[in-house]
Amino acid sequence: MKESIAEYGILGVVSKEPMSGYDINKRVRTRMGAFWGISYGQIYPTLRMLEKDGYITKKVVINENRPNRKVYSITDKGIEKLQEWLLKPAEPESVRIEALLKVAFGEHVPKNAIIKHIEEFKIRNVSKLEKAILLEKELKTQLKKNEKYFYSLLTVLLGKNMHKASIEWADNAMKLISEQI
Amino acid sequence: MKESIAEYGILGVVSKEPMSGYDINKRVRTRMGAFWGISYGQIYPTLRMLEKDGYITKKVVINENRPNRKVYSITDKGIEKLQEWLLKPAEPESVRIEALLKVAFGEHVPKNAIIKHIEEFKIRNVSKLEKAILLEKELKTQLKKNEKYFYSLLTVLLGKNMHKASIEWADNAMKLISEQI
DNA sequence: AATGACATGTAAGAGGTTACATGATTGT
DNA sequence: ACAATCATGTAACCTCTTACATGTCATT
Repeated sequence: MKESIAEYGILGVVSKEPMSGYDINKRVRTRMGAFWGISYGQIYPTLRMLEKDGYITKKVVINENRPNRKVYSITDKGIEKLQEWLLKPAEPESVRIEALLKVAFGEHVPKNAIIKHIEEFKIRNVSKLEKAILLEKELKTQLKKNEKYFYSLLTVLLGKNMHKASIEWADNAMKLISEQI
Repeated sequence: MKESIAEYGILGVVSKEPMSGYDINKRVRTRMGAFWGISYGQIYPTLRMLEKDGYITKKVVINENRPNRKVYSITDKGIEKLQEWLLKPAEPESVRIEALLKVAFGEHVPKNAIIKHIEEFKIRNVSKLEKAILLEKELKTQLKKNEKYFYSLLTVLLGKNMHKASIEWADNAMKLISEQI
């Protein structure tokens, strides 16, 4: 592990508020799922490494009957590292939509099989859109007290746009397939 | 290598028309870039394996002064394998947009640094949208002769929707940032 | 003179996920 | 009774990318 996106993603999340590995996982899933993902298999080793290198510090919060929480906070050195990365150009985006790959080869199976993939794709996007709308409200409330979530709000807006675009496409695509003779 | 998406993606592409590894790379890049990607490091070994297992067959086309083209065609067994996969539910989509991760942590750097990321994100999407529109026309022309590209056309329409949504978001986001005090 | 298209291929490694281990507490 | 939440962590594995090797021909 040297320069993975995971490192900076974790650093950025911790820069907003001190958090445990468990919290980071949840935060990424609920707030950043539209453009990034991560798993425990990366979180815990990366936190250890970031701490070892002085980018974050650990504070143990004692828990009874369950593992102690290890709450990490970003250091000045960590902020600097994050800033350096933030100023570099971003890598190109990478998208993988298996459902679309199946649609692309749809001529080999009955129409209804492809419609089902599209319907399921739509359902996933409807659910993500609903979550994004709730999150938008939540962040707008938080924004009144603290400006720090302004940029998080912006990213939620992209999620909303993308999910809406996907849903509209799905409706249109299903219509086109059923009209096809 | 056992059940990777690459295997089925390659099988599907070859099912449309016989192709070489070089062609597959090009075809995926130009027609499927909005939802899937692949590299030579996967294409050539996967083709060899698919041939060994009888899902595709090879025909060598002699070339002078450059490596011979190895053109692969799908077999009946390959079609069956592809159909089986097409009938299974699709894996959830995975998206990685590094630019958005940088936007999310924008409070640590000057506004203009974030605007630059958004501008570049927009430029990439404008370029992809232009290509998608050209491709749409091309496929519509092909469709008149052969229905086989109907489903390819559908996937291009999703690309268009997504790129448009991204561009609209980018314009709005830049406006919101510059309005912010 | 340089770049990009044509055309194949491999080795090494980065980056990531999954499944497992452990176990109490809280909600349905 | 069952699932979800809380909370840490690791080992094995898999997938995929990158960089390299090799060389011609056509275009700018």
